[in-house]
Amino acid sequence: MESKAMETGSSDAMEIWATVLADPLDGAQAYSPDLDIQQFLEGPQDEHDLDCLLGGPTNMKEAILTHEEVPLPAIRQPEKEGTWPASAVDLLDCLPKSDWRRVCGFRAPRKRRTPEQMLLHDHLVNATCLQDMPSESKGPKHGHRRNNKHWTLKEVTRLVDGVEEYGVGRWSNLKKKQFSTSARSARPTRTAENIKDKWRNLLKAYNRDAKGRFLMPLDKMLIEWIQKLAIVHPYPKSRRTYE
DNA sequence: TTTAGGG
DNA sequence: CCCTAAA
Repeated sequence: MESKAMETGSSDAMEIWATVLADPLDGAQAYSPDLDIQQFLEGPQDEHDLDCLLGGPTNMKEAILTHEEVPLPAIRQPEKEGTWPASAVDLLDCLPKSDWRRVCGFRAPRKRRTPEQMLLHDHLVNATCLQDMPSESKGPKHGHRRNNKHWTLKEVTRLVDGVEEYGVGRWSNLKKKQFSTSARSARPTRTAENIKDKWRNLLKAYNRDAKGRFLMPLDKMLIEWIQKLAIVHPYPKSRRTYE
């Protein structure tokens, strides 16, 4: 006989929660394909819910409490009730504390996002601090990456703005001016090198015909801005382009 | 220490 | 994003 109902235990919940932690949006949508955005943005904000988070790193609760908007990612129940926990917080309850760090350390592969997904993702990671728990873990985990957060629209805009002012080559200054205390988030760490690399990638991605139809969905204006600056500030500086 | 480039 | 020769 296929015992079904009894199976809905912590094992599945843990797996889903791991996915949600790795990527709130994709994880939640994988969990509930017909996810309603508004519904998703609303979440339990009780003291009790926050206490559930105490099982994890202490800085997490603090980060959540101090942040202006504190919408924990809630997950709408699919169809049947009682099958899955109703929210991410409930899922957290199913997660053994001992596995907290291990699960948090999990990273899903980076996926391309639609404009809406990107905005939502930015909102979530900035508001819930669920993006990246281990602040320093230098271990050879996480694909050897220290700072693996996606660039946000705002960051890209600041970068472009900075290039306009400083040109290329003075990344350190640009960083200090545009990325000093950029966001109050814990660690949007963006080094001068990161910034340099980002500009290189932006040029590669949006210069020419920008045939990359699935690239990061920047504003049309921003893209044109990049393309315009690319002429004056090409990445390999040696490429002098006289008209 | 910061950059430029390549990986 | 990481690594490293150069500056």
